[in-house]
Amino acid sequence: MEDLSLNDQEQQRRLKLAELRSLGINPYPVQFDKTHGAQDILGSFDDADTSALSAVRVAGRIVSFRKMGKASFAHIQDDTGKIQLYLKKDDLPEWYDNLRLLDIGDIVGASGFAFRTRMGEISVHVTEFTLLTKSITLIPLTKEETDAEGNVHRYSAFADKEQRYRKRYLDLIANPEIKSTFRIRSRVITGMRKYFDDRGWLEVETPILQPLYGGATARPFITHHNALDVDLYLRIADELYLKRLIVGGFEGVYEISKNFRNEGMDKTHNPEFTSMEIYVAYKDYLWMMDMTEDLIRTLAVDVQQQFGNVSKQRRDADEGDVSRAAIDFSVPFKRAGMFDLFLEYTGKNLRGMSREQLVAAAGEIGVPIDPSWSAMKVLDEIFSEKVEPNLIQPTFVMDYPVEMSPLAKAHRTEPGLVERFELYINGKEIANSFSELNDPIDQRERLEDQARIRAAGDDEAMVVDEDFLHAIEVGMPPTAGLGIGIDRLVMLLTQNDSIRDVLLFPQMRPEKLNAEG
RNA sequence: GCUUCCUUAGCUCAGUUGGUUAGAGCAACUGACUCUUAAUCAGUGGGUCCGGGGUUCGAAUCCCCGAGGGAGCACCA
Repeated sequence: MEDLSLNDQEQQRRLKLAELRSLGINPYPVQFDKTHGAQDILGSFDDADTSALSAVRVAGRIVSFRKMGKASFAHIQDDTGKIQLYLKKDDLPEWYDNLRLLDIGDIVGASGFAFRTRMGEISVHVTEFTLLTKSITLIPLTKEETDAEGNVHRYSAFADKEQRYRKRYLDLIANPEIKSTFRIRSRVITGMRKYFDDRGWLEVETPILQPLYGGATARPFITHHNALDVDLYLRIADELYLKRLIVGGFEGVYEISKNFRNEGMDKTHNPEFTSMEIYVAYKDYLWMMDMTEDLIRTLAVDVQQQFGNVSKQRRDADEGDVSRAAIDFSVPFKRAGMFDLFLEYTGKNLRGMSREQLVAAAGEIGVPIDPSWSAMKVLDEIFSEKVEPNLIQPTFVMDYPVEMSPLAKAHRTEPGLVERFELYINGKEIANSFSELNDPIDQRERLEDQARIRAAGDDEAMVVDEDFLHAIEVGMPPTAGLGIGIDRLVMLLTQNDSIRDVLLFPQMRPEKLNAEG
């Protein structure tokens, strides 16, 4: 009967499960009517008048249990928090002796009345008790202590990052404060959707499986469609499809889209990630800059109001990692030309410099350069090294070289530049926008340039999409486009340093069991 | 992809120059306890020391190969 692959505690729980069944107790009943969440009771309990909470029904997972002979205390955890149950033998004549068959991790329901214990904790005095789900494996729940300021100190907390990412359900149980990150994530996406919908722009869905990929410079994932016997690409961006819709006559479309890029993984890159792209006809990038500023401010203020000081809620933050800048969303965002920022932070005017001049300039300001790099790569490197780290408060970087932006419209007054901005906050890019290129001849030349770069060996350069070019030939009205990296925005608003902490299920290398050499 | 560090009980961790039977707290089990809260007290069980190979009288410990993870770098919006 005993399975030797189970440890003693797992065997113990299976024995308890069998005993519960033999006692006629269903360990997996079908439902339970809750009337209150833990927080509902804690938040509304009134010592002067307990009548409002004289009949409550709560349910949740047992996270601690203290048996003291003929009375016991347990904490249960639900989606709103934890609340203590007080179980007395006199009040639970049928159930009390069976409490020995329960374990930490089991899900239970209880009804009773709220009261304050002698030690001062608001609790539920249980008069009826139900097992809702027996847990037959171990959960890394540990003891914790709440100090006078309300900070929770968890002993031997479930801290193994690998296991927390791989088994997020355990992480959510053992470290429930991370739930706030995902609540904020949801709130941000919902808020963004509402912002756009309120302005009459249409949410659309475009193909994830694409015969050609485009809209960004990146390596794609390739998959295969059996019935058609063709390879398809997982989208790297949805830009080219959304522009087709503007051509088709929609005047404002947006998509919150999962994109896939077959590249390295690190603190800020996951193979699949979420971005939002929006295109609005008859507008330019200056209009889009105003809209972006208002949108980001709206979202940030909303998160602040709903969740308060986020960093304080996150108790899993590394203690040493404290140098977080306070971002002020209330003041107007700084706006500066890319080359003005170069001048500001390097003292050099890099505008119009040749590759050789840029390499020389990089040497003078101490930015290491690989001699094989293109002029744009050198420029990009100087920007990353010398400018980006300074862009802590929200800053719009405007007007990029045309070579860096094959889908952006030539600048109305500045030759060699395009009408493009990127929003940087806390040293990281949050948004990217341009006056969209709608000159079909110019667009074709830019994509053909990309194709030449690609033929020269850069497999991240764009491919020519003839159908997209045809759409632009049909005629796309003047249009402003914007892309926002949702994951990075959420990282910013939740003060997480790793993209893995804002993804419920970050990509992990598959575990190999019993690997043989 | 490169560098570096880590992997010991369900969880968090000790483990001496390489030395007997690998330890602790929590969790589990048995018992006591009808307002406890890291409950307390007494007792008990629990290990593929990440996997494989090697050195050695002897390996958790030293060496090699492999796996996974963290951090950094490179690549990259």
